Amino acid sequence: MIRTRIAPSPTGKLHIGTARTALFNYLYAKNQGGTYVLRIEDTDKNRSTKESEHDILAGLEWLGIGADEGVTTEGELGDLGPYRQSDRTGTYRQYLEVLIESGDAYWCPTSGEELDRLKKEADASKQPFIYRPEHRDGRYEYQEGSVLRFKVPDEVIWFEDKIKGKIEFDTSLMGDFVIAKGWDNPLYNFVVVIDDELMQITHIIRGEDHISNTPKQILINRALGFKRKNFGHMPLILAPDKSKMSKRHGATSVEDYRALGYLPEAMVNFLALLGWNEGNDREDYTLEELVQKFSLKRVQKSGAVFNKEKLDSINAKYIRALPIAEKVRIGSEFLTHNGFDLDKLSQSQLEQIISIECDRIKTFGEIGDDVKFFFETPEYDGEILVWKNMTAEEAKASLEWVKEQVYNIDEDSYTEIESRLKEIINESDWGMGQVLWPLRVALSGQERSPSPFEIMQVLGKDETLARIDQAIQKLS
RNA sequence: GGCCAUAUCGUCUAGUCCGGUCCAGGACGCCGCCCUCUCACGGCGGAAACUGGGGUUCGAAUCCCCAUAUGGCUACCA
Repeated sequence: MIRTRIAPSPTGKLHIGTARTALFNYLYAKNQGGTYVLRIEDTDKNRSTKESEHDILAGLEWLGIGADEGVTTEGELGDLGPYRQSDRTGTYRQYLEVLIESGDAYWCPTSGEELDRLKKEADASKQPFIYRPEHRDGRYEYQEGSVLRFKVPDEVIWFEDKIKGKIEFDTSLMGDFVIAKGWDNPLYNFVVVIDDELMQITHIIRGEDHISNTPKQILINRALGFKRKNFGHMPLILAPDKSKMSKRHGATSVEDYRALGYLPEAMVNFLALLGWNEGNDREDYTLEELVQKFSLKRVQKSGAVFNKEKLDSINAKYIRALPIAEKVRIGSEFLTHNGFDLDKLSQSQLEQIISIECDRIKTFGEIGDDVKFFFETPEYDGEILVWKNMTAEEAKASLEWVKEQVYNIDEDSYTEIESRLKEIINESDWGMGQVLWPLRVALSGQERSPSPFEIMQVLGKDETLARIDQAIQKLS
């Protein structure tokens, strides 16, 4: 039975990179018929917050990759908990004792200041700093301020990474690292090993920034007599300048993208393609399809730049493919958020506006000023009513003519306004552009907008006529 | 500095394991054309890459070596 895990630290919002790591863990577990566990790594009490934890869980669930087991917004699931490290402090101590007993770990009283001094000394003489004190034989008992160090043996340690292939480390280049600050404050590299064992994790899929932690964890894992784990290290997501993604590069959290009007399905599709592909040209996948096709073998070995244009394009496709009810639901949310009073509209008007807009936007957040004219009479400069090399008089004449035509179309056939009006224009001496440009501007107040027919449909006959009148005034 | 990893269009990538079908394919972006009252959509077309140098071979994007570049790690954070 395959078991994977995502183990975020609640020290900030759900980062886009964490979301992708979670996704790959989810996909691998599901593809193998396994279980996907979520553990909260909050051993760093100073930086961990409940708000962050909630944001992370909610973000993951929004993406559709909430945990099978472990911490969820609904509480904890599963029998191998607790799944928050802050609730597990009791279980760690006994393993600390095991390591001290076996001589694999020892108390080190060396002060932080002393360590800093040694480090600077090594730096100055351009020597790598490898701390292995005389007292690594375990001559000291615990005392206030002591840290527990792991006694690193000299050997070449290697593992077969599921993504990167064989990776070797010479542990003689490694110092005796700290696994706990006193009895009650075990550190990351230690607790992770305990938790992964106790939660029966079989595959550890994480960012490649953890590669150098792996030999430490393998050492501890072995000293404790635990089962060997499988590792897979994913390439990082990079900013456009190829550096690590950070706040200064703009939106970096899933929450940011949700607020901007991206769809979870689009995010998942995009994130999956950032570092993985099936081996062909296919690019559109639902979560379920990704589960079917996913394989660690096809995960890329090098970092991937986060390409916002590509995300936008994928998101636009997903928006257009949404059923109308969904478009209305999400569109309404953003419209309201952007300050529009939806009570002014009938359900049918709302549906029309949103479905018109959904063909034109890349993110829901874009529904804003562009739709203002649907809600209120537009303000605009009369000059833009005049098309190409028409004169103002011609534009005015055109508007007067079209006003009459619209007036004569009765309410019952108003829904066929497009075909009716085109027919009438064709039979007249007017050209399409000569009629439709001034008309469209009269209705929208904009040089760029949806077609006049769509707008007329939404506005209704009376408002259409009123706006044409207003335009005629501007040209008088 | 040390250790580890990576290297195909601007970006995401196919092709690399099992060398010839690759004067390198797709997507995003960009440019042009078509559709068209405008914008957007859609359709068609275009420019655009094997990091460099050696080697192996009849033949290398693919195998080997070196160089270079880039990224990660180098905590009493995770």
